[in-house]
Amino acid sequence: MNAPAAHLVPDYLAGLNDAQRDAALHGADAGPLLVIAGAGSGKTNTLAHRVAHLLAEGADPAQILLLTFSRRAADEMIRRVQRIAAKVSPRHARLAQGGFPWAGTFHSVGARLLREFAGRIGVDPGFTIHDREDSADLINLVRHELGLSAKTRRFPMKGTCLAIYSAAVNTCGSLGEVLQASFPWCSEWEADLRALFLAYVEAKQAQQVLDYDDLLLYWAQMVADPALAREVGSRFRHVLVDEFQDTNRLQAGLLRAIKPDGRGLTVVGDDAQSIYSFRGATVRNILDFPQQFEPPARRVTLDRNYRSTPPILAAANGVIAQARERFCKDLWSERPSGEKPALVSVRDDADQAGYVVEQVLARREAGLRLKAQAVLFRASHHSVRLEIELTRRNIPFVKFGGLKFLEAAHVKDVLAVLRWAQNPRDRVSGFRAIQLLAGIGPKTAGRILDNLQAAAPGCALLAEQPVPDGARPAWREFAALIAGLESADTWPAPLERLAQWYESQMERLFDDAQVRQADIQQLARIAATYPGRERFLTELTLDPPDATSDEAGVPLRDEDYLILSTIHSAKGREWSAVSLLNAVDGCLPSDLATGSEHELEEEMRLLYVAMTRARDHLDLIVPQRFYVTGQAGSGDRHVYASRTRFIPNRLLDRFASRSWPPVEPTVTGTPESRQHAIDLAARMRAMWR
DNA sequence: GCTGCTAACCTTTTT
DNA sequence: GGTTAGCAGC
Repeated sequence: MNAPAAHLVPDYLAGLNDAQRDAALHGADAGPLLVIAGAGSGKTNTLAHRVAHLLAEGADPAQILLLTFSRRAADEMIRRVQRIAAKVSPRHARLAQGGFPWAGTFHSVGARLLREFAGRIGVDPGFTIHDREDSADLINLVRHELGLSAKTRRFPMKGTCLAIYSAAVNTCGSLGEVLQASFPWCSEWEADLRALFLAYVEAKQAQQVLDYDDLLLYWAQMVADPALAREVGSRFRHVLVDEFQDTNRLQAGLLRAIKPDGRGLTVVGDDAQSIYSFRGATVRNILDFPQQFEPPARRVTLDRNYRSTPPILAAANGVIAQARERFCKDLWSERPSGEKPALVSVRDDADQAGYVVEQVLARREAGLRLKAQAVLFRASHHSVRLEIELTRRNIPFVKFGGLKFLEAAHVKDVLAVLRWAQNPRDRVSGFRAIQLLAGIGPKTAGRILDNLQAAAPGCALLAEQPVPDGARPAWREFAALIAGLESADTWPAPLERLAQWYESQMERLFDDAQVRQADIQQLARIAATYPGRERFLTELTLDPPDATSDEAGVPLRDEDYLILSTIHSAKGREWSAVSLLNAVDGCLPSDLATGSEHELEEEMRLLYVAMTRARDHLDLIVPQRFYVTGQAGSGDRHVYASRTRFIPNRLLDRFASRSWPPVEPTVTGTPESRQHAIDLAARMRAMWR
């Protein structure tokens, strides 16, 4: 490592190690830079120092394009830049304080760019953004119109159709390739799907609607024009991308389009943590990055881990060493040694929940706050048993990942009305909104939308629309509400009026109106934090609040609570103690992802990501059997499980093995003892896996 | 034409 | 256990 002479290193970079400093100091106008940053190696900190250094060298925050995985990550980055900039000079502190207008996810930055360039690329600047469910609904509408739902053989469902479409867009692949690689059981429908997708695209365009993929696709298409590419490229002198291992071909392509020679381009990532290939992300982006440019990109590797104890790292390194292709880097740490990670054998789901609760409480007794502990799992539903147990014992928790606040039917209803008021051509929203009224169903709603489309723009005629007599008074009230929403009013007053109206409908729509009402009020509170309706709708779709507000209520901000999270949502975070649920084959790897070598490798990286979240304590829990619901024919049943195949016997000495509860002698002849016999059989098999 | 009922089917991870 | 399609009744 050629460390720069000490007297040349600015004070504000003094806290970095050599490799980190190397990355931070890489010339502002030099060629492309790839930073391979292992888990816990100070990646965010290094990137933040680099941004602060660019400011010190005279960069303007408005010229810095900072693409991170979530808006939360962007905010965190900016906070750190501001702190570092404060050490540079008061002037730089002020500069950073002004904020970074172009920091965010690919999707949110794309939305902003497209609104700005809309006029020049034939897009209406007032476009609406559809989330995944809205997109699926629109595809369903089109699917019906094309008569694809009434075939003798069953046509793929709306969600599958959208997934296929999205995979084709994000991988830049042909429909045939995508079908063959990921949806072989849908291959017979290729021609129909092609027709469906064309009609879907036309419908989106007619309705001034963009889906998630469009935000990237239009951006990519826009910069495929050389003049526009130069214009966008020159506006961003510096482009920095975090979590580059999780970008897809479309994203890599648009980066190349705006920075063809790679000058000013910095990407940071860890190939060992690539876990989003189901969304089209490809490890190839990061593995092949250096050779994309001439001369090739400079590569800096951060392999010193500041997070985990050596035994945890040794175990994680052992797991990831089984991967086939990667930039080789074994993480190392100088932290004092600690306990080995544990493989905890428990009987079933209920014992798993019991064990976790006991451990969490014991650690809290020992002085570790709940917030410093996390429970991770592969799939959102793996934690239901634990959630029940936590609720029963009155332990507050917040869950990340899985069903989002925005996916709840009642929240979608309110947003549909609001979006329809903003963009009357948005048919999915209108269709949903209109049918909220009693006595109005799909036929009436469809007719009303047709009428409105044929008439002059605006909803002046809304109240006059033909509805069944019984629904007329309610319809008048609704029309007045919509008219009120359109008038320029001070935000968030319109949403409050809408919430009030909706609450009067809820008793009829839901059995559990009480619970849902709290969500609507929550939505109103969230709305109040945005400056206006358009920003609210856009940013809510692109960066939804992560925790679901369940019946227990969201714990207060300053209260202590336990973190429950999917492994995917745990990306980039760390806790002192981590417990991983269901470290068994069938859950990790998920039995839905064992089809190909490629999928299995990703599941292995998921285990690696989960393990490297832990600083001091790590428990992998292995239930001997777990419950499976509703498999065709057999109904609910339990399945005997064995330890995840990613921890083979030769890695066992890197773990401490124990059972819980401590083994007690059992009376022979009870059903209990028969289970023990089968448990043993499962363990015998596991020895040879 | 709307609503409620039954039968069948699917079930991961996220912007 | 949740959602969707199709059918009968109002």
